Formats: sequence, C-alpha cells, structure tokens
Amino acid sequence: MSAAPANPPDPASSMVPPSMATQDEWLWGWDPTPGIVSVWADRDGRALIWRRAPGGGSVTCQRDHFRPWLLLPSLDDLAQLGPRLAAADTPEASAPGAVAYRELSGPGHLRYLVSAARGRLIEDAILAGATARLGHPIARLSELGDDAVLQLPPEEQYLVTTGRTSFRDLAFDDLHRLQFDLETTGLDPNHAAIFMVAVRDNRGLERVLDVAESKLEGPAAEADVIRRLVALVRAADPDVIENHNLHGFDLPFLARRAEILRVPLALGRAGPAGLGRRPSSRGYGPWRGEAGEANPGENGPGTNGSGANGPGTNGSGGDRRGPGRFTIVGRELIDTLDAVRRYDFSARDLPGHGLKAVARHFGLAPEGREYVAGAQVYSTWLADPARVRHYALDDVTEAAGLARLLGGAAFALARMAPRRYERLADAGPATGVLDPLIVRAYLRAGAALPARPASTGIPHSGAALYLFAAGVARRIVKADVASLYPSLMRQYAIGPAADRIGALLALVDRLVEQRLAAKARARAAAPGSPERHTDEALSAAMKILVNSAYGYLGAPGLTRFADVHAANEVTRRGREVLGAICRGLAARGATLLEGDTDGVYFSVPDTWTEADERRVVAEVAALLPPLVRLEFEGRYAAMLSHEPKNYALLTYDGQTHLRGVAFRSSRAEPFGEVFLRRAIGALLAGDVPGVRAAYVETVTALRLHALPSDQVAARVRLTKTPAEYEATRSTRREAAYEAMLAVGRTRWERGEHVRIYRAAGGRPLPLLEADGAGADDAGLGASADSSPSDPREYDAAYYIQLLRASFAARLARAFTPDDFAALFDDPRQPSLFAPPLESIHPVLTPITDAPTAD
DNA sequence: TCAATCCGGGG
DNA sequence: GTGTACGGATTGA
Repeated sequence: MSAAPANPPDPASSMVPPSMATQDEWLWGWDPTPGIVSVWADRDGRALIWRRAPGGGSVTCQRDHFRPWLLLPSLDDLAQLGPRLAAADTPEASAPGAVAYRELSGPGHLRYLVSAARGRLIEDAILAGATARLGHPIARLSELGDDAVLQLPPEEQYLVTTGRTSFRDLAFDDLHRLQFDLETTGLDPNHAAIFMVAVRDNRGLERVLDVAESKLEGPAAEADVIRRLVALVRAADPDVIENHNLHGFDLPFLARRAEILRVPLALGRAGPAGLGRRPSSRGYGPWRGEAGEANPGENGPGTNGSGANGPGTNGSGGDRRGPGRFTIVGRELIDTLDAVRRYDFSARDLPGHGLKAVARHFGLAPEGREYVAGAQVYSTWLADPARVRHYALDDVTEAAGLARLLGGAAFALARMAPRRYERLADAGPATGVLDPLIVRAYLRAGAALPARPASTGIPHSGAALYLFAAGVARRIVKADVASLYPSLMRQYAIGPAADRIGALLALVDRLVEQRLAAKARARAAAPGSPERHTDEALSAAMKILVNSAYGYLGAPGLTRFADVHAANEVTRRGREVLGAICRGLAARGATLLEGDTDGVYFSVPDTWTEADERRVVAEVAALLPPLVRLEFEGRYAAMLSHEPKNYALLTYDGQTHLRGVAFRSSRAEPFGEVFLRRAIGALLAGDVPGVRAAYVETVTALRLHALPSDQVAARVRLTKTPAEYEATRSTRREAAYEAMLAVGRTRWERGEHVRIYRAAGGRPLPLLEADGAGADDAGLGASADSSPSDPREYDAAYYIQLLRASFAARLARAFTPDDFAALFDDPRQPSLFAPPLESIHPVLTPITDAPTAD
C-alpha cells in the first residue's frame, strides 16, 4: 500500500467545531491496523512494520512505503524546480522526480505540505533554493531555523500520514519483553569489563551468562559473553528490551566494550549491526557524568563519534551535543528509570530512584532477594559466584516488575501518539506527546500550522499553592480537585488563541471523558487482571496528558501553541476556585492546612464523623463550576505539615507516610533516618515524651559510641578523578575526597561509592568496609552488628549537632520555639528554664502570607 | 547568613 | 530535531 499525505477536507469546513468522530481520530489516529510493535522508516519513504498477532502470537515484518513530507511557509525555495513542482492533485505531481505541494487552509504560517517519492528530493531542492536565496551554502535544513520548516523523523512522518499507532488490540503483556543486566568489574567501560549478564523475559527465559562458563580467559572470555548475549537476544527476538538505567549504563557500557573487543552488536531485527542513536533532551542530558563516565573522553554517549556506532550509522561525527539515546531497529528500548522519574515527579514519595529502593518501596523485591553492594560485586563473584548469579537475576526480576508497574502509561501513550513507544517513554508530556498529537490533528484537518511563538517575556503567574498552617493537626481530610486546570480549560473554553481548529481543547475533552470511562472499567475488572492493567495504564497515560495541557500553554518557545495569556487565565480561574473551596470549607468549620491544584488538606473538629466529612466536601463541591469536581479522597488520624508538599501522615490504622523531599534522604546517615522515623511516629501518635526519648537515646548512644560507625557514615559518590579534585582542592575542599587522601588513598575510580564519617574535629575519614559488609543501598538497614574491629572513633559532638540541625529540625514546625529548644536540649545540660515535658504539646501555626507561587 | 557548586543512576 | 529541570545539601566567604 502507498500512504498519501493526510487528506484535507474542504478548508471551509475546518472552522466548524470538529465532530466527535474527528476528535477521536485526533486522539487515536484512524487506521485500525492491529498489533504494530515497532516501526522503522527512512527518509526515502521505506518503512518496516513489525506486527504481533493478537494475544501475543507470532511477529511478522511487513514492508511499506510512504511519501515523505514536510511543511514550509512558502514555496520560494522550491521555485527553481520549475515544472517538477506540481500541485498535489495534478497528474504532474505523481511523476517520479516530482515534488508535490498542497496549500493548507487557514492563516497558519506553515501552510505548504510538500511531499515527494523520496525525502531527499525535497531536502536537496530546499537546500539548493535556500543557498541561492541567501547567498551562502546551506547544508542542512536545521540551519534555516525553527519556523522555516517542520520535518518530523521518518517514523513519525509515516505514523502521521497513515493514522496508524502502535499496539492496537495488544495488551501490555502481549509484547515480548526482555530484560538484561550487566555485571561489571567497575563503572568505566574503558577500564572495567563485563563478567556476567543476567537475562530474562516474560516468556519464561531466565539465564545467566558469565565469563567462567567458557574455557576462555580475559578479553576473549568477555567477548564470548557479549557474543552469547547477542545470540540470546536474537533467538528470543523480543519486541522490547528493558532495564533500570538501561540508557545510562548498560547500553553505553555494552557498546563501548563491544567496540573495544570488536564484537559486532547485531541486536536489531534488520539493518546494520551496531546501536543507533537518537538525540534526546530528557533523562541523561543535563546530568553531569552520566554515560559520560562510560565515555569519559569528553561529553555524553552521543559524543565519542568513535563510540558504539556501527560503521553503517550516520551522523555521529557531528552530534557532539552530548545527550542521546540508543536505538535498535525493530525493538524498543525502555529505561525504567524514566518511568520512575515520571512517577515520582507527581507522587514525591520515593526514597530514591535506584532499582533496589524503588522495588522495595513497591513491594516488588523477590522472596529471598540477594543484595550485593555495587563496589563488591566483582570480588563477591570471585569468592561466591552463585551468590552474584542470584543477585543479578533478582535485579532483572525487579526491573521487569518495575516496568510492568510503572511502564503502562508509556505503553498506552503509544496507542495514541504518532511516535515510537521508546520516545514516548522518555519524552516530556507537553512537547513529547501533545505536540505530535496536535500536529497530526492539523494535518488531518488540512489546516496550516502557526509559527512557534517566541518567548514574550510576559511571566506567567504560576500555579497556586497555599500553605495555611504548619505543625501538627489531627483528623485530617484530603479532598481532591480532580485535574483542576484542565477542567477549567474545558469549563471556560480557555485554549491557545492560535489553535484555529480547537485541537488542544478537543483533545482535553476527549481525554477527560475517556479517562473516566477507563477508570470505571478498571474498577470493574478483576484485580491483577490484564484488563485492569490495561485500563489503569490508559487512565494514567490520560492523566499525564491532561495535566500537561496547562503546562503546554505556559511554555512559549517550547510548544507550538503556547499562549501565556491563556495560561494566566487558567491560573486566575484556579485561584478563584481554590479560594471558593477554602472559604466553603472554613465556613463549615474546617481548619485549612494546605491547598494546591491537586487538592486540599484540612482538619475537622473532633466531633465530626466520616459522614460529616463527606457531606461537607459534597456541599463545597456543589458550589463549584460544573466541570470542576471536588471529591473526598481520604482521611488520616494526624498530619505533620512541614512545608508546602512536604508532610507526614498517620493513617487510622497506624501507618506513617512521609511525603516530599524534606523527608527523603537516601544519602543521609542511617542513625538520623532511624531517629526521624521514630520521632515522627511518636509525634503523630501524640507522644511528646516519646519524641524526647528518641532524641535523648540517640544523643546518648552517640556520646557513648554505642552506635557502630556505619550508622553515622554517609554514602557518597566520587565524581571527580584524583587529578580533577587536585585541581579544585585549593578553592573548594570536599569531604569525600579529603577522606580518601587522609588515609593515603590517591587513586580511585570516577563514580566509585564510598562511605565516610567524621572523626575527631570533624575530620572526614572513609569507613573501612568490613569484608562482605552487605548492601550499601539506602534503607537496607546497613549491617546489624559492626565488625569487632570498628574503632568507633567518630566525632560524637559533630553528629549530635547534625542530629539537631538536620534531623530534629524537620520537627521544628510542630512546636513553639521554646518547647522545641527544651525538647531537643542537651540531656547532660538541661536548661534551668525548660518547661516540663508534660506541658509541651504540638502546635499548629497559621501561616500568614499563605499564598505562594509554586 | 549568603552565593556558588554539586548531586541524582548504573558496577 | 534543539535545548530546558529542580530542589536540597554542602562548602567557602
């Protein structure tokens, strides 16, 4: 089949509101082809489509052709084509070397849809025309600037013109998903080697490859492991490859080792060996180091032109712009770290983003989970290979569980947006998902696209966020304003002024409506069933999209239809609604604690029943505009409100939930974490003496050196090489490196984790790891008993000061300053004026300048 | 107390 | 396809 560019209806009709059927096409595409699991296309209009039979049956590959296309503001640069430039509906337009054009409707800037049998025909013509017009050579379309051309990657051109999307009629588990995890002797692939790979998939595969299995030694054994990994992946033939930090560690490491050892990485379903690259903004870009450690030469993984690119890949020499992701033809590469970040961006309840911590948080850790500290993996393997095999398999098992738990949203997005699944998994929702949907809608409607608005400098006012009171309150109710901003956009039809066909509002409408339906279906399905997973994932995806519609408005320079005035109007209405909610609740006797666009926390009188709580929420909800839904979400026994979006909750069945960055500290010293948990538990239970006891006992234990050193050690990462630190040492001393130098260690590896503590006078020293001193991952409780050789020469005064200033401080809002001082007074020198413990009660302090910008 | 810098993940 | 994060902790002045 040959897909034609999107077919415009009569331009005059595009001003009428789009029909429901049209809106659904904008959201879902229109071609029903089921089972697409991967698409690969080139600029000359060749496409390969891998499709899986429904229910997870076999995969077939089909060839397809499409007419590459792009959008231009004028045809001037194509004029020199003469008769080879032809209107799309004329016979001349279908001649082999012809460039066809069609003028789109409306006032939009990008108004010419230009297509040809091969994309290069268009590109070469434009470059020649622009070179002649500008009088200097133009080698790439990107040199012409943002508004001079809109050209999508080939796969997206294909998906937009065909109206196809991935995964129609497939469930998440129908995809063949494979996880692999490298175990290496270190973090830098220029010096360290792969000695083991754990592999599993969702079809029952579970295998560990290691260098000991062959009779080979050294590099030959490692190369053999890589070859066996490649063979195993090809034989399994998965649609998706997943792991935690896949793009940040496993792939760049594997690519570099394969390059050094000259092993071809023929992992794809077609095309040349070697990993491809795609540029990517998110995830690994802004981070210093990242795979830069994998290629410490200069920049990121996209750098090292000599890098993992197979000889056939193109463009690597030029992309010195650091960040990038790897690609494999025919398979989607999914990094669970992206899903974790996307999740925690709104949830803010993860203790860290590492695999082990997240898996434990979600209860995904397998029974008998084996833990080995990163730095000890190789030495442990030498002594006890079975233990490391177990550990590595546990890693891939957790990665698979995480992918399934948090990865559903990206899967569902790929059923809507004309983009590869792997791109949707790491994209920001506004530019990464909404923009492609809107571009597809415009082409489907035959409407010209506006130029991208420049940043106007008009500040947009930001989301409303209120902290009304800080401290401790009881009888807490959380009322949720479901998707406040998108509801307001719908209620008052606030959309981008330039959105002539109303695509953004139509999408928001469809998303909100269909999300409610998906939620209802999920509730009706059996827990744990594939149907439920599908609808929960769909609901999560739609929530991501709906909630990014407002951010889309407020990002000029980034999104094509940004409109700061519209964004500010949404915010203004939001403040109105939030104000109405707060007044309504206060008028009915509630005490407000915190409110933002997600919802409101408030405290109610002791005499209220749950029915009273629900009734009040319903009464206030009735005061709001019809499309704004205020719902009762939950109730809690007590709350410590610390800062906006930072609080602790006690449920009625006695569980404590900590939320917000102030209560997350993966790097913190274990004794402080233990103290904080205990103190907050006592505080919320109303047990002030218990808070004091937690403090006194911790101080005493420090003073008597009853705590082992690993309880006071902080885990830090050495990101500078010895030479780099030497260069900055005179201007800026850093404890981690000083600790190394203090014991005469002048060599370490970039990325190495060490634990350090403060000895007398606050002098940093490394913690000498007792051999086999287990896991170094946060929250694993470190070791129960310390090695007998632990000298415990830590600086108690330093840690007592830290306990008060850093940990106890997070309880400061719960007491008056005097009470706080008394509660966390030095037990050896109690103040004469300290109030008796029994007289101390937690307080709730109103915040006077409540409105703040988020 | 304030400004500047570094951190996040993977072995 | 390009570039953007961000909020907390630590360090030195």
